[in-house]
Amino acid sequence: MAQPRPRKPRADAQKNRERLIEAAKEVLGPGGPEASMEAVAKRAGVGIGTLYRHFPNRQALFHAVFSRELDHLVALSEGLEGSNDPVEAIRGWLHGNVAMVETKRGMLGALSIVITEESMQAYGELKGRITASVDRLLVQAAEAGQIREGVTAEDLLQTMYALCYARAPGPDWREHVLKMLDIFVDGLKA
Amino acid sequence: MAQPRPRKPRADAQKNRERLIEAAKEVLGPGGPEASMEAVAKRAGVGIGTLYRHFPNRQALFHAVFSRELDHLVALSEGLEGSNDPVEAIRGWLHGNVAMVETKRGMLGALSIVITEESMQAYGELKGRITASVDRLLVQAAEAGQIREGVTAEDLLQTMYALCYARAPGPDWREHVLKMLDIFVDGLKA
DNA sequence: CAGATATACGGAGGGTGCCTCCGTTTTTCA
DNA sequence: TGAAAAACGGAGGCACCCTCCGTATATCTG
Repeated sequence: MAQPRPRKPRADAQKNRERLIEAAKEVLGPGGPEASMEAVAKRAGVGIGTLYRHFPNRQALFHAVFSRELDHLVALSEGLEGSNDPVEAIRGWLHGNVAMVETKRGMLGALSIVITEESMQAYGELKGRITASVDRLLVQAAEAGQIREGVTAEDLLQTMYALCYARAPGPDWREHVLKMLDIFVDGLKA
Repeated sequence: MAQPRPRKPRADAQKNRERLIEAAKEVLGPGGPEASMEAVAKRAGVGIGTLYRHFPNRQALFHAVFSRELDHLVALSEGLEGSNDPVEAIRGWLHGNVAMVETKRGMLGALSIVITEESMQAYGELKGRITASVDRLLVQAAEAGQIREGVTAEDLLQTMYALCYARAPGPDWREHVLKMLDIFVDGLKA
């Protein structure tokens, strides 16, 4: 029971952790999720061992990076709640999401892992955060009788990331993804 | 100009090529596209060098395997041409496609490569084969005024594989994919 | 401030996978 | 039957993932 009063966490460790997340963003952004862990470590100016102490595997690193990006998406979704055109709110959120993905292409892989992998435990908390708000958007639209019942936030997220993921990056990437997404949203309508 | 009359291709080579494709199907099926080339070679009972002489890289092997599967899909599509409910024909083709993907989950990766990668040259011929027939389905539906204009076979393929790819395999995989696909098809309607 | 100790660092190295290269073996043909 | 062409197999180079542990550094205590 006697806690020997733990030490203050070391400053260098914290700084390195920060640097690693920053480096991961930069390397995973343009590159893609197949970028090597070594590249991230080098960019952060630390050894590979340090990377793996902070993040025991690739996914843990993605998790940390993604967790930060998520706040923007949650904010966007919350800002759209209570809109008087709920279907357009959903469309708006999806579009905003695509825009964000576009600037962080490398995140894409991380995102699709969030949704796809069986590691739902690890990502459960992240998913919960984003799902809660989007679900409210869906409920609003459904209660207004504007979209069909039985579509979940998870459905929406999965489909969106799937569409982002399907197309290779290119000049018309955004345009194309939005087009497919709009068709999907139209299909959602009651 | 004097062709020295080329030799007959060696029998063992041809047999090994066949074995490799068969092995690839078996290994890539249950496993997934991340299965190792070594595993394929071992299963085929040949050395890794032999594999790479026949198929210079992973993609070439996928190409060969996929090429065979494709015939079924083309046949399915052609069978649906001229249906008097063109939208349902499209939906039917998509459903049939999903059913096939389900039994060859490992192919999935290969399929998504076909659609996604920049290697459109390498896959151009394959894509052309499948695209031609599906495009006719789309044109029929569009001319009947039942679906919106400007949707291509490639759009459809991309979306379908994206949706298949988005969801991790599991008991409700098929059900879920079909649900999303149906929403999409509904959105397609004029 | 100096030692003691917990904490963190770095990178060598074990394991695996992709693919290449080339000495050896097999098949075809004359 | 014996070249010569064609194909085989797997060692090995390279890159990546991640682990392990000797070394270095920050924090705490007297």
